[in-house]
Amino acid sequence: MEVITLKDIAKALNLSTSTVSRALRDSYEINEKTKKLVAEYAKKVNYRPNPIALSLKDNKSRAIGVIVPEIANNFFSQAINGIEDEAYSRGYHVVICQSHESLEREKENLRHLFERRVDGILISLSGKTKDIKHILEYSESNFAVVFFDRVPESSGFHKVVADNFSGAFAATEYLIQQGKKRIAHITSPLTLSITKERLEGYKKALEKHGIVVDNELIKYCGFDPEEAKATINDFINTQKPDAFFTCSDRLALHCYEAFQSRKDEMPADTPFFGFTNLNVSHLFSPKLSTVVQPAYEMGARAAKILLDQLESKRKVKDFEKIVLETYLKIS
Amino acid sequence: MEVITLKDIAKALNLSTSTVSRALRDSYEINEKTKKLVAEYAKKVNYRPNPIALSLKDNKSRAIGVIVPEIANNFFSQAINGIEDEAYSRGYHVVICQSHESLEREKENLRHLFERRVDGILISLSGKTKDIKHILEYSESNFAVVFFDRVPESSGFHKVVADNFSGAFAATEYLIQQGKKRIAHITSPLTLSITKERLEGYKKALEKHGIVVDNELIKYCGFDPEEAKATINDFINTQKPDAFFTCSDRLALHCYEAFQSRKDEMPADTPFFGFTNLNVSHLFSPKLSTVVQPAYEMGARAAKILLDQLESKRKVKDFEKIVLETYLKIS
DNA sequence: TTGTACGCGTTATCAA
DNA sequence: TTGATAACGCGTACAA
Repeated sequence: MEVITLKDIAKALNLSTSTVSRALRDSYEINEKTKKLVAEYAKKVNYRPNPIALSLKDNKSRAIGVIVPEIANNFFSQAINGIEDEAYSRGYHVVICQSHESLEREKENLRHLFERRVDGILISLSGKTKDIKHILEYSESNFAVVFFDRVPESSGFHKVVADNFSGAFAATEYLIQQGKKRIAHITSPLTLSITKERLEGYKKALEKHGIVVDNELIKYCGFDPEEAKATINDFINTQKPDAFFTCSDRLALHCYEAFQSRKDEMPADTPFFGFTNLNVSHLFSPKLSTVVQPAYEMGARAAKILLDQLESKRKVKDFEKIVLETYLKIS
Repeated sequence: MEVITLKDIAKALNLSTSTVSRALRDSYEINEKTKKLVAEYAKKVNYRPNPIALSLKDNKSRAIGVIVPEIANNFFSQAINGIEDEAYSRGYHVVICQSHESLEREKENLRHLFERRVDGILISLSGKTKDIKHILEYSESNFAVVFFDRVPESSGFHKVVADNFSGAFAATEYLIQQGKKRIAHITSPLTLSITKERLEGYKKALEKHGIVVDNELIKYCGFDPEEAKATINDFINTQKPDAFFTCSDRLALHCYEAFQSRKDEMPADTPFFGFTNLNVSHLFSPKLSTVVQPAYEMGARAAKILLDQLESKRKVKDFEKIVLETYLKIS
């Protein structure tokens, strides 16, 4: 596979590179015959412009960066599918980085992508990220940033999220309708947007049905498996809830495992709910029901917003917040 | 976050860009005092060379491409983790593409990555790929390619694979030791290297234990859920095997679901084995045991080989084939 | 020890 | 209608 440049074509056809360049871009100032000649020859030798040269010239890379906590996770890999479909169909590359829930890694990723001159980034914040100073540094100098899933509170950004409130509300209400009254709520660190919204949904559902919120039934938990296990064990030992609602994708499995290993100490029909895109939850025993997020669509929408912004002439002034519906998957 | 170029530094310090360039690269021909001056100023303004300019100059991008059938799959996402860790630690970017088991998409991905001037690629072939003509086009013109997992038969390439033979052998032998004699073998298309190797392991285990291979118990199956379902149903309706061994990661779940939905028609202890890196298999009911591949290590090793090759002066003549051990995860 | 000039591949500007 | 030249940012051969 030979690499052909404009110069090669020019030499072969006895033209100047600028003529060839213009002919290929169908410029009005070029003779039709010349255009045809150039087009045919270019096709024959399979000419493709060197994207790196274009990047240098335009100071654009036609690549976007994605920063997520983890790839090996259904929610994020589905979201990435959405991002890639949108990006590739519009001629953009996607460079994926993982923060592994670490603020340091998130900073490194940002710097890395910025230096590589990606045109903009899509990011879902790490569990350790408490503010977005490190992101503002970049976004302020005209570097496009779109948040999805785990977004900051600050305004002044495009955001794409699931309707976490409604999802948590629906799951909680479902459990209440099953006759449950002491529903444990295990959730991610309060720094995350999703944590607050889901907790709110849980509380509002209880209130609607006249159940007093018991703060002993709400526990925040990091992403460490041991911590998840300890949390569940503690619940089973002391509060003895009649249902579990794990409000974090990353947490759900560890909690579920701890729950499963002690299921004999609980009534057989104790329901367990997660907030996860795990696509095999219906194969579990005991059953695992989940709130499912439209991960693919979230990714695709976020990418679309970013690319629209990159390709629009004027600087965006009004920022969108897209909220997509979740649905319950009852097992 | 300002973008600083050599020229900016040169102007600020009243030097030429070449002096600045050499000072930063610690050239012997530059005065120590100048070096220090430049280094300090560069650090202060946070100078970083523009990788795109370097790419254009060196005709290298310090990026590698990865083509896999699907990201949203534990095996591949774990392999990608290995690839990324190796690549990032050596200052390379990773661009990920999915073939979605389509030859056409695989070709597009190749062209895309090649045009983007990635320095080389890591690829696990799609299920539809029957030969590697489309890859030879590139590899012949000095474009580095390393295969992993699903590799071609052709010699002349670096390859990193799991010991598929031994994995399948061990799983089959385990089932035999459980007293099973009619073990169904459901596997991927014969075009894939992994298919043949795993089938061979299965057969050899049967032979070792004096069980005649019954070809009626071996079925090839595409990656379509319906096809998987039909295959399992057919087995249950006619051959009534006393154990199932699904030899494909992509297939295992669909087969398992079909199996589960008809488990009441089978003896309660009918074992089901997969060849998958699904990390929640132990939570399933009925039980799902698996042959697990060292996915992370496969990715990391493949990336290491590719990068070593890219950074080595001489052209590689003897190609390595790395074979990594699998292990059984009995549930 | 430092500076000037060039080239990587492309496009835009200016000249012919 | 076409061509020559400069510029994007960098490193290096050559000149001073």
